[in-house]
Amino acid sequence: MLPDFNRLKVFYHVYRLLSIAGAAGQLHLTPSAVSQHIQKLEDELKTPLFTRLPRRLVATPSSDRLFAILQPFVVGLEQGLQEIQSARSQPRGLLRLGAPVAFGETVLPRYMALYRKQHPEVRFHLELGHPSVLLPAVLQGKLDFAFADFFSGSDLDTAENRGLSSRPMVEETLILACSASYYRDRIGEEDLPRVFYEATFIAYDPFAPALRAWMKHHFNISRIKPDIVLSVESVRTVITAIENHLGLGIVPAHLVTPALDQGSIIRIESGRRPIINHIAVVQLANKIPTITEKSFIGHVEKMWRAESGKTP
Amino acid sequence: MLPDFNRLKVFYHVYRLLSIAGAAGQLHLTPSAVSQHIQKLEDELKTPLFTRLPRRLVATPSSDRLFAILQPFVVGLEQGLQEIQSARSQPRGLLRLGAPVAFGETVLPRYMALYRKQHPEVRFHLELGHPSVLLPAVLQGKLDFAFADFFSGSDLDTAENRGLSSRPMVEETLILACSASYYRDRIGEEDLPRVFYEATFIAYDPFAPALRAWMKHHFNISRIKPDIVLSVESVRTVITAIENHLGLGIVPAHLVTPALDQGSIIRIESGRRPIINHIAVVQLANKIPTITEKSFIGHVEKMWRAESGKTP
DNA sequence: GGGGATGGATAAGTAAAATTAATCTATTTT
DNA sequence: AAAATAGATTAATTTTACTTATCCATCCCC
Repeated sequence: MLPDFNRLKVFYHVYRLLSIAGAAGQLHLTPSAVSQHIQKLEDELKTPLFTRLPRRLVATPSSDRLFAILQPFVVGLEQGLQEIQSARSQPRGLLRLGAPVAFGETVLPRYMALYRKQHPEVRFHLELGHPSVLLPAVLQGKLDFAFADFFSGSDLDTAENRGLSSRPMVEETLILACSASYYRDRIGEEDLPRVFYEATFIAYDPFAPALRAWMKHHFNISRIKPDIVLSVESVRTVITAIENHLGLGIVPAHLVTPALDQGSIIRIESGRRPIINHIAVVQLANKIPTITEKSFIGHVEKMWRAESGKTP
Repeated sequence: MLPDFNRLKVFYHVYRLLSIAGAAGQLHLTPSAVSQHIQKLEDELKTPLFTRLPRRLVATPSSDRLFAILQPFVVGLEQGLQEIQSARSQPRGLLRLGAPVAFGETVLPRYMALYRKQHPEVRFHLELGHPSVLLPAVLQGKLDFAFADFFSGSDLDTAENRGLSSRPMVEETLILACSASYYRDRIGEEDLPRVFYEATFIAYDPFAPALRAWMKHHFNISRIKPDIVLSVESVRTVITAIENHLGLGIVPAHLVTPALDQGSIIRIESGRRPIINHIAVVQLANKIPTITEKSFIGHVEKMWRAESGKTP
């Protein structure tokens, strides 16, 4: 069993000064209290720590051994506490965060690089994946927070995810798109809702909930059975598939902006407002965010607004 | 200023278990007390350490950092305390001792080697020198104890050496000796006290207190002015000088036993009992000796008795 | 040397712990 | 759904630890 730690603290000061009165001063205690502490520590360890000479203490071998253990700890502790303190006023340290694969692979590294120019003492650990794996990680304290989209049916209000809170952060416009050549060959001037019954699709899930939601929103079609020629849980793969003329797919607009601009990818539109995928920041509900977290989340928000301003 | 160490101890247990109640059990405290400790620690460090979820705690980054400091310390402390404990029941660790040069150069290393066969966990630091340097070292706790001879006028009861206690340990017979060839040329069958007025001497001090004491004891001569051809504070040098026929010198018998046996060095004798040099163990008067000290001192005593039994 | 000063230990009063008991919330059980 | 359980916290009393005061020894200085 571990001894009383405060007695070790008292011992540390007494050993350094070889003086009860001196240690008492440093500890803001009375010599009496310090004397009692040392006596009880000697009792507990059943070994004398100091030989009492007139007006002087001499350390014993046990004492030397004990101090050798305490010395590096105290040094490390003072340092560590200072770092913890400084992390309250300025961002620093390791930030552990999670993000959807596409978001984490593309925009986040760029934001991180920019952020580190202002705060070089911040390091990142980024975990890519689904909310279904990221949220439990947040819940267990393995991640400080996670970006997550709740589009594809993930829900915060399940039993397992109790205790989490989310805040909308960035909004990505979801568009239905295909390659220019696919558009020319299969869509063209055809009647818009009709063509979907003949077209091929790339989806994220065999049941294609995102695609169905898009159809319902834009054309109020709910009972369509889209011809899904590829389903894959990867935005990048869907984009590549679109580029290779496999068919129509739902993608975040900001990931294909250049291709849209140069016309190699075509966006299918209806008159209605586009579907927005909200990416939210998820963290523990009761958690007091650190300055590092607040600062980086703010940075991401600002960056995103600046960039989506350029590509509306 | 360092924080309350007991709160750190409490934190250590809470972090490991992520449970107030669990930590309370390990610490033999109530959950209430543990909860109060953590709250006050968070207050003192001005940083939250745990995020409270229903029936569960989640560590914060500050918490991780703090634990990373505590973890190696606690491991080292448990180990160290066990070693300190085991040093109470069996000899172990570093023994720092002092000894007169001759004694430390010749017999002590042999005794140490033998001792370590029984107690391989004991290591030694040996400081050679005069009581005038060894005793202050003992007084300052730099040596656990010292062997010292009080023959040459060193005294325990001076102001500086207050606080020390000595215990007679080994006795060495001091003899007056010269080389066989010197004996043949300069002593021979001459009248014993008379010859000293003509002879040459090797001494440890220009005033030769040892030599004078020997004369007084054996022949009751007190006002002789011996012809000192070499004075040197080194027993080995005196022996070498004797071997090289420089004259007569006082040496411990046990250091020249082989030479005496084979007749290359001759011992001058009177009818009286030989002068005995008491080598004493000096340590702090109030000090409780460790088992290692007691054990090694006992070993030296035993060895010495065994060896001096062979050479009476 | 004697009187003051210094440093540590001890004995009896006060402040700060820990405990007990009660409260609150969420979860599991029936 | 109500009851029971588990875990953390809050409010009260008890126990522990700290302080003040006193004592004892040594050291220092005139």
